[in-house]
Amino acid sequence: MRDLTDAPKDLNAALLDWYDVHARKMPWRVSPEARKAGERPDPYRVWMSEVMLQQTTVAAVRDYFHRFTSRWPTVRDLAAAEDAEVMGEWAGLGYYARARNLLKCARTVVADHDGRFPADHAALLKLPGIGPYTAAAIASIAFDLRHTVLDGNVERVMARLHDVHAPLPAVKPDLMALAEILTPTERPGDYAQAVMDLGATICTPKSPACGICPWRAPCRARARGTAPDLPRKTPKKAKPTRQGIVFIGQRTDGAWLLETRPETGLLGGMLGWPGSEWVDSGSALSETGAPAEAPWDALPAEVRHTFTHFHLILEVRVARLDSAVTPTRGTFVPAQGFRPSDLPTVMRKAFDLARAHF
DNA sequence: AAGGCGGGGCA
DNA sequence: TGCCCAGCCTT
Repeated sequence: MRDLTDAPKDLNAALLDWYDVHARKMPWRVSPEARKAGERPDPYRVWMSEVMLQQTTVAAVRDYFHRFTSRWPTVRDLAAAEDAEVMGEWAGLGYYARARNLLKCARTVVADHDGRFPADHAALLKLPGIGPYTAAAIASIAFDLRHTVLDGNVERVMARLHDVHAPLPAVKPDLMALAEILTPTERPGDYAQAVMDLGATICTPKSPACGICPWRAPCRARARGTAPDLPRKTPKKAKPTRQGIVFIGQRTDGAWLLETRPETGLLGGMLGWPGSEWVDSGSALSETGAPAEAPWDALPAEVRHTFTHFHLILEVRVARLDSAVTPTRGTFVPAQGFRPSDLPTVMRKAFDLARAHF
């Protein structure tokens, strides 16, 4: 019985042929002509894009990538940035530990690696915010080393190609083994991007375009009609709902009363409005958390927002603060120094609700 | 091994 | 409204 894994050369040749024609144009890639001339992409830009792309779509990343690389063109520029500048520029992209680790990583590369990303998978893996996927992506894409990327796209492609029905995440090591078999010695960087492009544009989660897939002939899920149902996943549990109160105060001189959240935990290191604890719906709403003595006015509407693992309903209270007031928490940010875009999305929603009041 | 950690797009 | 999805880190 001839197995798929006996013919990896035919498979990745077909994929690379497809990629040479259909590669997605992305800001962190070099043009096909430059690539044929032997030019490699800038490891700094590859790293930046891959960190932004963790759990995030290309469409959401594009503008952020342009802003970051324009403002900080090299890893040395980024390493020299202030924490608050980087966190503010990341605001709205989510998973804020990535931004904290981005800065840590840049500073480590400058301090320990002379400002150059190491062309070595194990060394990359030691850097903050770089896990198995990102290390393999940088090693292959930036340095053309033979490493296998296994992201959600590749998991899906492998599960379908081999018609694997066992559910994720338990089956992940098996999918990794299958992906490794197919990884070529020639052009491993292009191959890595090709598999991921295939997953993003052809082998999509719903209604895959099997008819135009370069792997339609060998694909076992296509033959059995199971492709749209793969990969299977173990069910996730329901999100609880929590509730809380935020206080949006503006001093008579226009300054806003804000606070920087603790480094760790939800929205860690981000700017936000002071407020109560967030408690499970059903338990009593805590009335604590007001950052200053003032006649707080409750807004008639509330903010609804969903995080990774819970829903949140936020009451918003607003007040004009006397210039003599001394806040018990937070600091005043002058009006001209405050950009709503520096806020994470839930805090920006609260501000959007409140700004009509001022 | 399991859980914390955003946000946008879609039906 | 609820469901989907492009990892890493901590415990």
